[in-house]
Amino acid sequence: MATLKLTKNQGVVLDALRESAGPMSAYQILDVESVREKGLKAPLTIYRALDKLVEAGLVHRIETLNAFVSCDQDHHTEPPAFMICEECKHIIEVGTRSIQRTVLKQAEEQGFQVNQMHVEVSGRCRKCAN
Amino acid sequence: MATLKLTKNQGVVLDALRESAGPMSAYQILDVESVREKGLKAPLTIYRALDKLVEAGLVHRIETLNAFVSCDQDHHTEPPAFMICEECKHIIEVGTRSIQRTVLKQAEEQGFQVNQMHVEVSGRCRKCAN
DNA sequence: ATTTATGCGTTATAGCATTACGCGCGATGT
DNA sequence: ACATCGCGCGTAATGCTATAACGCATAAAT
Repeated sequence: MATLKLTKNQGVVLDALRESAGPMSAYQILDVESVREKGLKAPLTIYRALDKLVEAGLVHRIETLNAFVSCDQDHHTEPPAFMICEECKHIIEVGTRSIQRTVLKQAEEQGFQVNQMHVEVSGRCRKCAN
Repeated sequence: MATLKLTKNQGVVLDALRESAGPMSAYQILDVESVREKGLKAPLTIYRALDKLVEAGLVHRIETLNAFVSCDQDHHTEPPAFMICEECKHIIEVGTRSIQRTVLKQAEEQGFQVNQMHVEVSGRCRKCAN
C-alpha cells in the first residue's frame, strides 16, 4: 500500500473534485475559485496533481468525457466501472468483480496479458429517466 | 438497417483505416498520403467522415487513445470490447455478450437506463508478452 | 420542380494534454 | 552535518484533439 501523504496541490485538487457534483476537466478544476485562491494557475499543475491522485486511486479518469471524478468508495480490490448520466452528468461507481472474471477469461483465450480495464456505460440515471 | 452507401470522403477515410495496422487519430489519418491526394485537408473533413462511419459501426472509437480503428467483424448484435496492446498498439476486438448481461443487471439495480457501453482493456498481446 | 436534408469546404477557435528547463525542499546515506 | 538524490513545483511554450459558424452544392423525398 502506497503512502497516502498528499502534497498541498494534490489536496487542493482533490477537495475541488470532492465538492463538485459531477466530473470535472482539468481546466474546469483550474477555474474553481478555491483552487485559484491557493495559487494554482497552470494546467500542468493540475495535471500533475491528478496523475498522482489517479495513481493512488483517489480519483478516477472518465475516458469518455476527458474528465475526472473523486472516488466514491473503498474498492481497493477491483477496478470500478462507471455509469454516466448523459443528462445530469452524475456518475455512479459500481464494482466489476463479475465483469472482470469474464474479461480475464476472454483475454486468456487471446493470450492477452491484462493490465488495466476501463468500463464506462452511458445512459440515464433514475432521476433523469422520467 | 441503415443504408451502406458511403460518400467519397467516408470511403477515403475508411480505406486509410483499413490499411493501417493499428488505430489512428483523426490527424494521423489526415497525414496519410492517399488521403491528402484525394483532397482531404482539414480536420473537420476527417471528423465528419469518422462520425458517420462510427455511427454505421464500420469504425470504432477507442476512448483511451482518442483514436479510431476499422471494424474487424460482424457483430451487429452486440457492442465490441477492445484489448489494446500497450506495446505494439494492436487491437483485438472481442464480443461482450456476457459482459453486457452483467452490466445490464447492475444498471437495473441502480435504475439506470443504458444507452452505450465502452469496454477497453489495455495490456500486452501474445506476441509482445514475451 | 420544389422542398428538405445531408454532405462539403474554409476559417477560426475551443478544449485537452505534454515537453522542456531550472529551482527548492525533504529524505537518505555516510 | 553534509552531500546527493528524488520528487514536486513554477513558468512558458507548444502540441494534439475536437468543434463552431458560415455558405454552397448535391442528393433524396414529395
